[in-house]
Amino acid sequence: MPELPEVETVRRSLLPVILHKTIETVELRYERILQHCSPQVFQEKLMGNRFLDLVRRGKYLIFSLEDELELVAHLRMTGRLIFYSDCSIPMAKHTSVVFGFGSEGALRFEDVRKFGTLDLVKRGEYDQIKGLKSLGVEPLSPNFTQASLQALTAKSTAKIKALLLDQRKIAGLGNIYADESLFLAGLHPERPAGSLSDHELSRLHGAIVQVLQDAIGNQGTTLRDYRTGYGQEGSFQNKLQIYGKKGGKCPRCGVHLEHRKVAGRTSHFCPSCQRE
DNA sequence: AAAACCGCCTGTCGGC
DNA sequence: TGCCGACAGGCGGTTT
Repeated sequence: MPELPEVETVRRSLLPVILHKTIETVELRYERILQHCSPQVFQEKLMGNRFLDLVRRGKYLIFSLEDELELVAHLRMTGRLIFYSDCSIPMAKHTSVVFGFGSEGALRFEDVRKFGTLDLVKRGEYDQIKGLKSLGVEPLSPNFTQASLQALTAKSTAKIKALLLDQRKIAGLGNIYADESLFLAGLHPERPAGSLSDHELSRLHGAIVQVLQDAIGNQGTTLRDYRTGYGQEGSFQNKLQIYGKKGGKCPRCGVHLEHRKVAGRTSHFCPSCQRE
């Protein structure tokens, strides 16, 4: 579910309400959410600990704790991290973990499909978290430029959609924002990455930045499961141009949209505005 | 290097 | 109405 804009929205919404709060209780309701840590160690090290900061890398959320520990979360498809100021609110059916702050509320990890993950590591020690360790450039950082995109695509024979989804290249794009970026840039998802001209790379770079910023400004895209850290829906689903518009018409030229599997994912595009 | 599978889970939707 | 397969914001591992 959540891609960069959703994860960033969760980060911004959670940070002010969890900062400096002390974890008094850890209720582990789905043990397999832990990747490289035993339930015993997880509970022992977190109880009595405090949240000192919350940062994002790609689609990962990293909570800084005391004792130089970090809690690394990934929401995968249907994970939610929601702060409840009122602990008497009934538990959602698929609640994996509850971090209780006594009378100060609780942070709950809810996840219908249970693909979401948690890791507890020493600060910066990500050797076991391969996806985090090998993340590519942050697309909203100054490091992401037309030149850096050129360096990633040059000599690549991969389809551009597959490259955009590769977290080792660019961190944070998923199926929605890859399709939206390619539409905005007027590029077919199956174009070989290395075939893009300077002008096309410029358009793609601008499109990625614009789409991600616009989506963050709208608190992300709620198709079904995604919620902010306050449990609210985003609104960017109302601004999607192409994703999920099967059977619809191109908002730019009016022709019927097409969709096909690219890199194993359903991809939406306009056959007129995005030529092969 | 790249692409195609499978598995992990649960819920929803469309077709028959 | 009911059943059954396809599919869904992701990603790691294995095979081709």
